[in-house]
Amino acid sequence: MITSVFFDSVFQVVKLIPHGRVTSYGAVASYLGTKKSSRTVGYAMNASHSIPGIPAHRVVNRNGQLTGKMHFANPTEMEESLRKEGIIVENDQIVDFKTLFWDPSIELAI
DNA sequence: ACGCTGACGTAAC
DNA sequence: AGTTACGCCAGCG
Repeated sequence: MITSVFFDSVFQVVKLIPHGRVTSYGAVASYLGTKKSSRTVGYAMNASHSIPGIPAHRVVNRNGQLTGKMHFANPTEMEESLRKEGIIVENDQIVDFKTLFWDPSIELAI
């Protein structure tokens, strides 16, 4: 149930994240034009539980830390999903995060 | 109805 | 250079 365009926009971008890539809340927020609302982006992910097809595990904070893994059904699910896509996660942190980082404002470049 | 909190990030001190 | 405070939007107490 989408109640606001902001949430919808976030979901749209997250769904566009390529397989084996990750992005950050701030990147999505910046792409939407409101970089200060990065917090709300994370909150939108919380609402993504109701919407299938939202790879919330591919969205981490700007440090590449899996800060939101505890919000999944199982805390290990996020890490497992990332590893299955070829992303190495160590100590709740993505290895080579800057290399795997997928910036919508650059990749989509619109 | 009012206020606090929360998967973050940036600015200011 | 490290720490503290604030902004953002929506959900919940």
